[in-house]
Amino acid sequence: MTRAPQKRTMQTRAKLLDAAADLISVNGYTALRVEEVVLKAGVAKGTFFAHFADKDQLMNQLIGAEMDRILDHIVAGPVPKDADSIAEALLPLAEFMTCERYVLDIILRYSVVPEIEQIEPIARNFGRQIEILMNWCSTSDTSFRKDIDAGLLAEGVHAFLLQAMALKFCALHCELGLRERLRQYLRAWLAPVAA
Amino acid sequence: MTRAPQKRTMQTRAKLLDAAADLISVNGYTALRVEEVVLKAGVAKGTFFAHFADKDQLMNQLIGAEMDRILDHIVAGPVPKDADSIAEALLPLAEFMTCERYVLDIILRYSVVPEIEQIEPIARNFGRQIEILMNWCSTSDTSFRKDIDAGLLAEGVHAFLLQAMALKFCALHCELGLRERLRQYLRAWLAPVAA
DNA sequence: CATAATAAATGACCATGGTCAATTTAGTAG
DNA sequence: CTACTAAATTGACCATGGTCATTTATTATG
Repeated sequence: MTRAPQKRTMQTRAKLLDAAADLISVNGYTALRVEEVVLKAGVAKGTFFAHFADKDQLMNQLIGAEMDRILDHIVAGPVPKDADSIAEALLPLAEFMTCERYVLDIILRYSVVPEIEQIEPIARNFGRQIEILMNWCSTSDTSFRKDIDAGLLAEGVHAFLLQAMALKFCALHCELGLRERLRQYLRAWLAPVAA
Repeated sequence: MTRAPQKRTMQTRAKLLDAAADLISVNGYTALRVEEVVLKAGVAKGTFFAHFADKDQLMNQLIGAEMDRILDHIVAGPVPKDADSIAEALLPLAEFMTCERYVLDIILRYSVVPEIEQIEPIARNFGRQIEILMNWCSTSDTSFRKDIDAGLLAEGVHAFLLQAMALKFCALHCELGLRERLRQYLRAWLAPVAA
């Protein structure tokens, strides 16, 4: 017979998340150590792994939550009507996702869902991103290409977003900044002049 | 005064690379342990790290070398003239890069060059990929769009290649296989019907 | 050839993520 | 209230990547 989870569980989990968030706000994501987290939270190491499968899952929660906050802010704003506006709207999200190389690595690793059952925060956020992009791409008063459907259009925007972010860490071809590169990509993808 | 490297150096390095390649051919990349490699190569653990900054650098060498072999084979073939042919030509490379989740993670992490000085194998291979794609995109007898230059066209193909590969590990939206997805992307990118 | 100088190799040791049998705590039934 | 059961917690221990002072091999020089 299974029993309902105790409220102690959520408290401990919250203590761990809070401790981790505090430490990250000081030293960043890359420098976080599980040891520090449990010390600050006042629990044993084993407890950490009773709440999170591994360190990456904690990161998944924290990074995913931050991405959700940023995305909430983005959808609260006006719907962008052209390529440059979409680039501009996505910029805060892109900036966060590339705030540390380690953060982008985690995001890339957990943006896909290996198992149908449980969708983790980052993967869920990616799903939201695609949906929002689809909405933007399918509003009628845009001048976007009509030869492909909104789903494909959205996937393309996303592919270029990732490409632009990856190149932010590249010492080669770094003449362009993230914003300008993303604009260039999205113009070419969303409103081609055609052959 | 600096002295020329001894030939012993290259021998030891070769022993390590051979041992690693052997082990990988049996158990795959993910399962490789540094301990196993030095045991099989008959050297001490410290020696490994005198030759490779870390385990990832060994992977960078081995995976990069394999990618180079595949790319050599691709360029030895005929130049693809349309989107579907490009997708088809890239497929062997994409298959290898996604042979294990771990392999794709390593490739994504080391495909960008953080420091100008030393370009590692995977990053160099990515550079080659872009150049080859540029050549394909700028051959005159294709029906590709002419509104953007070959460099941007190549970067886009690459962005879509990465997107298609990432989705290979995704349990969601997995109706399409890698080949079909890549075709769809490249058709839309290289030959848009325009608004 | 002897000796000094530098390169290469060694392995005990460390850092950090992760495991699990044993223990404590909270909820439940009588 | 007591005994019982499942959930939650603990911390010693393990796995694996990585470090570095010390030792050994190689090469240059008088």
